Amino acid sequence: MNISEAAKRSGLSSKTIRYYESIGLVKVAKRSDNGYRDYSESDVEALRFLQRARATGFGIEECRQLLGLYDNEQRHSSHVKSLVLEKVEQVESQIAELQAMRNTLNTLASRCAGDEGPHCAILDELSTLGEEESNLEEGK
Amino acid sequence: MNISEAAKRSGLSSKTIRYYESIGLVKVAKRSDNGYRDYSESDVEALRFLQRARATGFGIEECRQLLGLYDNEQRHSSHVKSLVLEKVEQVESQIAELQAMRNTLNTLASRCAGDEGPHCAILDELSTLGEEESNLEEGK
DNA sequence: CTTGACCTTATAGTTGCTGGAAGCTTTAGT
DNA sequence: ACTAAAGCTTCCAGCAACTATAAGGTCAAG
Repeated sequence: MNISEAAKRSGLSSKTIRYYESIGLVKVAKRSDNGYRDYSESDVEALRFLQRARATGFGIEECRQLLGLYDNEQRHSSHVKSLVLEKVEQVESQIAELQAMRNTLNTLASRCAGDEGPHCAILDELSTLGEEESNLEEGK
Repeated sequence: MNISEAAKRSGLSSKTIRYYESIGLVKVAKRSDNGYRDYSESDVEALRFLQRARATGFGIEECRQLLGLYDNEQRHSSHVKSLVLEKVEQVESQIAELQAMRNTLNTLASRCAGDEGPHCAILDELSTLGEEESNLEEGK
């Protein structure tokens, strides 16, 4: 099958598939007589695997590791599990960071009148934030 | 003051300050006789403002808008507030995405024995995930 | 036989910096 | 006075993970 079919079935774009090939994440596709890439079912399976793994939050290099384990009959499932648990930690710290941002933003917004006038607590606080021991967090 | 002093006071790195100048986010710094950039207190104020805004989750282009409002005496605080509220929405949808990821990862991990054997539910599910109407979310 | 959809490669752009090289000036120590 | 270290300058490359664009070859339908 052509690349666009493989793209549709895997949930990746054609561009992304070519990109993955170029960085050696998937093996080089075989070519038809016309020079077009030609994919088999098992190629699509690998592409799907990658699509899932990326959507689940793994980076490219982590996907490379996962694919290596996927292909390795000698693997230990503990190894795979530890990759996943490590990723959970990373994702959780990202969440915490974003939540802190959201809280700061909400506090900023709540202090701003949001009217026609030029005075704006948001701008005031963005320029001084942190100077007087962050009254933002404590809601003073 | 020299760039490294401005960096220390603003919380940005010297590289970042030069970068902001190069993209026109801050005005071109005036130079001392030796060719070194020379910053005033008010330059540092703008840099601090940027540092805060970036840390609070605004992108470069959004910072440009905020700085424009900061410098504009004719602004309406409602305009600033709507930028902030829009950003809250963006941050919240990022959080939701990451939470979904974390849940998927946790479910994957819980199904994996994590032992010396090669069988691994994580790899199984990454390769088929979504095919049978996602048993992952429902914990079947 | 032409139109349009597909395929190919190669290159550049995205975001927000960071790192390094090469070459100034300034500063501190001997 | 000399030297070494630190700080400044510019410019170019690179990171992630693609996406976009250009310029061209191929294929199926009407």
